Amino acid sequence: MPELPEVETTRRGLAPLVCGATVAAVIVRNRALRRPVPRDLARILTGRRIDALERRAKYLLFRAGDGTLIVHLGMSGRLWVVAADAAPQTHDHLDLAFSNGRVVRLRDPRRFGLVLWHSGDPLRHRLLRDIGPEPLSDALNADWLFRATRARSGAIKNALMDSHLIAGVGNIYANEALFRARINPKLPARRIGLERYALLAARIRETLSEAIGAGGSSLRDYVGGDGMAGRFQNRFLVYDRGGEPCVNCGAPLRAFVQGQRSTYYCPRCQR
DNA sequence: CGCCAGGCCTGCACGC
DNA sequence: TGCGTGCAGGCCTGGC
Repeated sequence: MPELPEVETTRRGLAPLVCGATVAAVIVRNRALRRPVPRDLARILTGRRIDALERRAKYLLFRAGDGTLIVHLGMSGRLWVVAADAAPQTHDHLDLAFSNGRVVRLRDPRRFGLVLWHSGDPLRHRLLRDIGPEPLSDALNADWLFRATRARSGAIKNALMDSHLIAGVGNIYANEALFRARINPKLPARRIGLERYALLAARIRETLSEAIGAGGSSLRDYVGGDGMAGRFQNRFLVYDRGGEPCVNCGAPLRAFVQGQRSTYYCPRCQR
């Protein structure tokens, strides 16, 4: 499941290969993603040059002149470079062929992904404009988290997964960051003070940065087409470890469903 | 064979 | 009335 570190790894891998390149052809094999791929995407993109590849939350932004190709990988999407003559396989829904001979391919078995075109500033697109601060930027800090949670009655774990509060923190990293900050996922967000939010902001950034570093180590394989073999999953401290001993205190980790998502935590360390 | 995770948008219910 | 918030539903398929 691509979380923010995988999306950022994808961005870093693709950027040097597509920036400055011109789109020669667009092949859409299946338009039925979470929203239909625009019918006129090929007409719009062909002949355009990619100026930059950016990321906002988990959205990839291919800046191309006065518009932007916005791509979201959902939970099973992969975007990578294939050989120009590589035969498409099942779930390979879209190819972007560039005039430099490179082909960027989207594979998304569950089709929760998204491909759309936006003319004008993509940050003002309806899906992007109300997203909270980037977790790797200084905009994510104790002041913001504290202020933005005063009126919330819900648990901190659910708040962390609200994209309007913070961009791009998914279930795995919400679990991991809360463990590292020693905060109980059930704790109401409004009851957390400035100091603990400072710690949490630091741990969120730390966890995501480490994961990006680990994803970076498999960057070559990924872009080469071997799929996403990032190594950070070996470093999860609580995620998917219900019943296992806490690395910190040895107490058995607990698992439960919170806001329709699996939560894992240490009942002794996280208060 | 049937269930269900998973991101995240959408629509609805609710309280101030 | 309107707005922010919370909650549940829906989209899909691979893997158990």
